[in-house]
Amino acid sequence: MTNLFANLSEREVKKLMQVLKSNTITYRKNINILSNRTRDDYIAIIESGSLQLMFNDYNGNKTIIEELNAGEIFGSLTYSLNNDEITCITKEETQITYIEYNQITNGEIIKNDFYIIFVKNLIKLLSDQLNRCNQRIELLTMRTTRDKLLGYFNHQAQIKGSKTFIMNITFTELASYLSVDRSSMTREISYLKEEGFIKINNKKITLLY
Amino acid sequence: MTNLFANLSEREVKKLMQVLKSNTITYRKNINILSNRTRDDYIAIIESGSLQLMFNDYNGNKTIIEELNAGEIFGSLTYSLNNDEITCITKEETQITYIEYNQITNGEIIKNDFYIIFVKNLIKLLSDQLNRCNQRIELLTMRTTRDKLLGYFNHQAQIKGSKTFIMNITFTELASYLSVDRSSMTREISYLKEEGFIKINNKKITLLY
DNA sequence: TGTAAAGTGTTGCAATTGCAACACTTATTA
DNA sequence: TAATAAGTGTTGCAATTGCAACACTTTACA
Repeated sequence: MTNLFANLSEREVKKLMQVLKSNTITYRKNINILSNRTRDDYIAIIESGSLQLMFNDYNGNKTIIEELNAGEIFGSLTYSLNNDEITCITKEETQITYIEYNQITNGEIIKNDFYIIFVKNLIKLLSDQLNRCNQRIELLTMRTTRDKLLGYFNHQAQIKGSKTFIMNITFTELASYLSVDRSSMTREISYLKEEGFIKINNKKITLLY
Repeated sequence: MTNLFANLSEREVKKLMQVLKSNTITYRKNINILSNRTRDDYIAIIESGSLQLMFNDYNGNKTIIEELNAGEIFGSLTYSLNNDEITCITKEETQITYIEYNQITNGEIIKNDFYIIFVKNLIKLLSDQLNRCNQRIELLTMRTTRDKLLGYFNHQAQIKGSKTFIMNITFTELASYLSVDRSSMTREISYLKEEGFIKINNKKITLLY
């Protein structure tokens, strides 16, 4: 169950979904899920699984814009999907719940006293997503790969509360997240190790500065 | 009056602000407005004026993360401001309304029937901000300055509904938005002109492809 | 209205980076 | 468990980019 339903009982969630006229779909791996929903005004909640939002540029290249995981929301509330340059692919079996945006304020739902909890959860989810986006923008606007790496490591250290922490994504994913070439990133990491800025043991990073 | 109060009468807005215990502050130009509010959980609405959110890196450089204009919101709902590497400076005289996040669902406010309009406006604002962020991420993740420029121009053409449109920011601001060196960007624009991709007359861009 | 500030365009040069092509290790799954 | 896919590390080379230092134009404002 995602954060959208935090502090709600199972019964309340059931009622909510019913009144919101939500529907849940389970997709197999590698399915393009935006195919026929691109122009609807809806909220999609990832109940389980994960997605990749990709941009197809003019010469056929595909760039990963972002990865979406269980608990996150997407849809028109988060991304203008009104062009066919964007595709959204399931990375694994993925369960998604759809809610039409206008249902959020329909006449019946606001009668329920737990409605305010739902709204607060939704605002929190959007807010969290926005925080993540801004955090990423902060890194993406840095000039060099070195700055991006150190920016990322610093932020992780801050979150984990320690100068030693475990990476919870692969280096390949990190390169994609920072939008740099993976091999160049590896090279820069080597330099950082040589120059004594960091120490790396498998997925364990230690900041030495 | 910002979008947060769309579809609300002046009387309702007044009531709302009162119940939300909001307060409005007017700042002069070049004021650091985050100085003593960084750890509060609040929403700030820019009533008028504009701001620059900046990142101060380890060697004292300042990078503009984003510009915030009238009608936009910021604060903990949009950005984790829990480090002192971020500063937020007024670009001109700027009026800001602060609302504590928890007031949004206080006992008194939910009694008002116009409350749901306010909530819907807030969700819309967050959603718009998120759309803008994701749009920018799409551009920032592009590999070359050329791709970023064409990506930006395409998006503008799509918004304006024409292959000819007027830039509503300066080229200097565009370079900052795309996070590339301004002079390098100008060089790339020259190449695009030479190669017949675009035509530029002052602020009027025409896409020739 | 005159002066300062901001924006624009250009170019040489060095540094960074992406790309490509490897070899090798670790996960995944049929 | 064997085979396939995904992830990691390295390196040469070329292309892109940032930086710096200009000159010039436009805008802001005292």
